Amino acid sequence: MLSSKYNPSETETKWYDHWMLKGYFHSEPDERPAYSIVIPPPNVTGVLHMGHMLNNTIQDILIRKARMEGKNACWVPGTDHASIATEAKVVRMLREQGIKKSDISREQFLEYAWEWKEKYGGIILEQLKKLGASCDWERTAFTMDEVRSEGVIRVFVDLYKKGKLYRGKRMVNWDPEAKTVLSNEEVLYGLEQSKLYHVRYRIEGTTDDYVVIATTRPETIMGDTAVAVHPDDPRYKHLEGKRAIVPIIGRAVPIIRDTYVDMEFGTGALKVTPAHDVNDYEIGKRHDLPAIDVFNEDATMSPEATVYPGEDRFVVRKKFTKDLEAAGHLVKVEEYQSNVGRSERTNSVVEPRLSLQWYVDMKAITAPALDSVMKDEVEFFPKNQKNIYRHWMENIRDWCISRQLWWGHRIPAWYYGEETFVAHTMEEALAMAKDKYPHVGPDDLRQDEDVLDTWFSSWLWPITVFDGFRDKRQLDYYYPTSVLVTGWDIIFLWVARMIMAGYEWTGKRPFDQVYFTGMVRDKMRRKMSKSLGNSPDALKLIEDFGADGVRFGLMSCSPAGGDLLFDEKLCEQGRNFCNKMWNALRLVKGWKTDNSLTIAPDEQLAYQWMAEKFKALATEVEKDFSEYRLSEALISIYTFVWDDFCSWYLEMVKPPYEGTIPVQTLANTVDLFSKICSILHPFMPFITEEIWHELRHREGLDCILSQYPVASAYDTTLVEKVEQAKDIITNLRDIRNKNNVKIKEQVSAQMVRSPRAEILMAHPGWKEICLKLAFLDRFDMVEAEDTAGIGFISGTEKCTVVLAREMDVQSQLEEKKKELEYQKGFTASVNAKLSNERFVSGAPAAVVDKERAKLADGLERIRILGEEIARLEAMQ
RNA sequence: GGGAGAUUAGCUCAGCUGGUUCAGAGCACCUCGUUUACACCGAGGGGGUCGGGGGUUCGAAUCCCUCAUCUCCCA
Repeated sequence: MLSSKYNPSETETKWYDHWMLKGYFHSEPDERPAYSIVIPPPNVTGVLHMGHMLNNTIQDILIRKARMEGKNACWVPGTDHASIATEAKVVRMLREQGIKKSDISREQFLEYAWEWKEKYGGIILEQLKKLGASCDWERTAFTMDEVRSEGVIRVFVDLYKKGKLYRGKRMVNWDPEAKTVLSNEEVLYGLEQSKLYHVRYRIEGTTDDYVVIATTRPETIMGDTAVAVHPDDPRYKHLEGKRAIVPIIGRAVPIIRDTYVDMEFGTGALKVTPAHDVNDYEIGKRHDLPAIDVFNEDATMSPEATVYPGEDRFVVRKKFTKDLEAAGHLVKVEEYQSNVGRSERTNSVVEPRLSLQWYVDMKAITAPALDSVMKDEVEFFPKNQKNIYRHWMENIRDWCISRQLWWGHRIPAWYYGEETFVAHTMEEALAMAKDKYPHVGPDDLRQDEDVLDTWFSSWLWPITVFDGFRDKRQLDYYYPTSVLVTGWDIIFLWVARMIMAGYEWTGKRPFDQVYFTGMVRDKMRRKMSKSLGNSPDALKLIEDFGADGVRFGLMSCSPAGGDLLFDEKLCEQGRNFCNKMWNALRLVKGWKTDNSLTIAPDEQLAYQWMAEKFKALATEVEKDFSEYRLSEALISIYTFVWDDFCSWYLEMVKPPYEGTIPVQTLANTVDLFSKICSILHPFMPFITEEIWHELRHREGLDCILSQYPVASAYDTTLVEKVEQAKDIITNLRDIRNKNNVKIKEQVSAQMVRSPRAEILMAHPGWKEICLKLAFLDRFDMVEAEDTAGIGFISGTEKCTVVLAREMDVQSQLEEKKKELEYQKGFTASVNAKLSNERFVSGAPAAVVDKERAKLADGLERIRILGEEIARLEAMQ
């Protein structure tokens, strides 16, 4: 005996284990067409959050559907090594053990890091299993494992040899706490309260002429190498060619003119510090100014600053301001809101810094990647991401790929004096060096201390997960992958770069299509984040609502690219849906068959109707899938199951209490229910597998491998007949409701003869369906309406219900008059169209015909209503 | 400052190439209901001049212009 509530937890483990045991998720190349997806590798430090759940549910849906369609489905899982995040975690862990990073060697540190990775790195993948993810776990990859690392090194060397990689001194985002460069994406900007200091610089050769500049960063004054004004600014015309004295420091710097200066801002005069501001750096280049770096790598003052060496920048800001004030240089201090960039990882204020880093020359590799997306060779869903992509690609800047960290792929560059040797191995580098300098030995070469940006390994992911650089066999079969599913927030960071890498090293796109998911936000539209604490515990959700329930919740409202406002209510709906199907199963399983019974006409009609409607459903679902409208597909299935199958079909064929059912009817029902399991399986894999097996013994055939229902033509005429029966039944139920007629109290109804009425009544089983679901004792075709009944119109058919009681003639009359008004208005508007010569001649024939039919129906309804009103008025 | 998108029922959103399957779905709401699968339920119902204004058209939620408000991306 099944419990009246569906219990997901047992079912989920049972079937996941079963699927694993059967090896359904594993794929090897064969003669079938491949359908492959590579997972966007989550950080090894990651734990499952809502974004992962959404993203991976979508991938699982696509891969399961492909598997059911007979394709060789391969979903490759894995993680990336998350350089900064992991290093930060390990450093913190060591600190808690009383170990300082600076006290141990690189090798020792890496040992700790690997240990940490082995221990915690797999957590997120285990969590994905709970969600039902059908990844090929035998292929689990890691960006720092042997195969992936080799690819990274190979690519670095290759790019260097092609001249698409260089080392240069540039302005970068520097995290002084992590002491590493950050990518633009790792810097989070926000408005912060700060101060604008007005400082006066004396003009050289005068004693009392000053120029006043405004700055938010007085601690960089020591690095000033110019003062800039706008060339058109009349206030500063007299300063042309003069020099200003940097206060306290005493250095004389030129007063230059540059259109970058905003005359409206501050005093219209700008101090220029080329070493510590991106814009100043550009100005410096234009005017050939020296750059004086006044900070150390931890943002304490450097010896070049000449004052406060070794003291922190923010401490110095205060101290130096006091000094300026004491020396009479501080004119005033204003409150000011400025846009401050902070490190995503350490939250420390990012310091623009001149530093020597490795860069990829992006312009050298973007062309095919841009082109392919514009031509839909790589197709984006939703389409509007194309514009964003193009804009970025056309304004691309070189990619800084070095990071001052230990955890990651160490840059394969060896230095000997001023010479650089880039090679796959130390030995190779040494050989290259010896070619030039025969006396060079292994100890003379110094390998670059830095590692590569994590994205420099993940941009190769679609190639390296198939070991594509060493062995083409897997690659040839699975690559290009079918689709990439990811959030739009990493379109530049990852998607664009993968496309570039794809063309650069395979000459092909890495994937046919990209499906961009939205961001999961909370009810208040805030992005879910750890710091806000607004992200629900993913595993707790699965515990509470079941994996299927959560998957339903996430999918039921996530249009492609649109943000998803998450609410637990959605998961609740998913759980309720599971329960609904579970109880439908209980009903069907409780039916006793009787071999002596043959299927009744109404049961036969009900089945045909469902079977036809299912074809319509499959057609719609297929269309939705082709446009990645997964949410729409799921809702269509949901409506079909709940409304059509449970509320109508099962009620149509359900035997009376203690009654029996023909074998064929049960078989038909099991057949429909099985098809439902198949079509729903990709979305809700666990419960469908469970019901699939509860319905009938399967001889080892599992739902996960059942054939996915395909689109086909369906009989609309038959469907419409039953839909009209439903309409009549609904009308009858409404009349019962309004007149307080108990469900058990049987009533009789009539339908006035018409060609359509004859067709309906003549269809075997049609009338019986009405009788059964509307609790009628009679439903006859009559020549004229019954004068004592309550009338209603279904389509153009006129029906009456005969009630053995008083009825409210007045309200009936009002209702009909209202309806008549509506119909008159309706026909009038249709008439207006049809009598318009330009419409009749201009609009397509099909549209005109449709209007004519609408008019005929409307007029028929008006005629019936007129009769009805006359009848009711006579009764008053 | 440059670009992209949005504004439809109380809430979250569908509505593809203009024409009653165009005003829809799910939650929420109201009424009724112990009809033995399910109250994580059943039956029925109310609710929007599709942000404002203008235009194109025989016809606009749908196309164009404009204004307002909001969001995001890039600087």
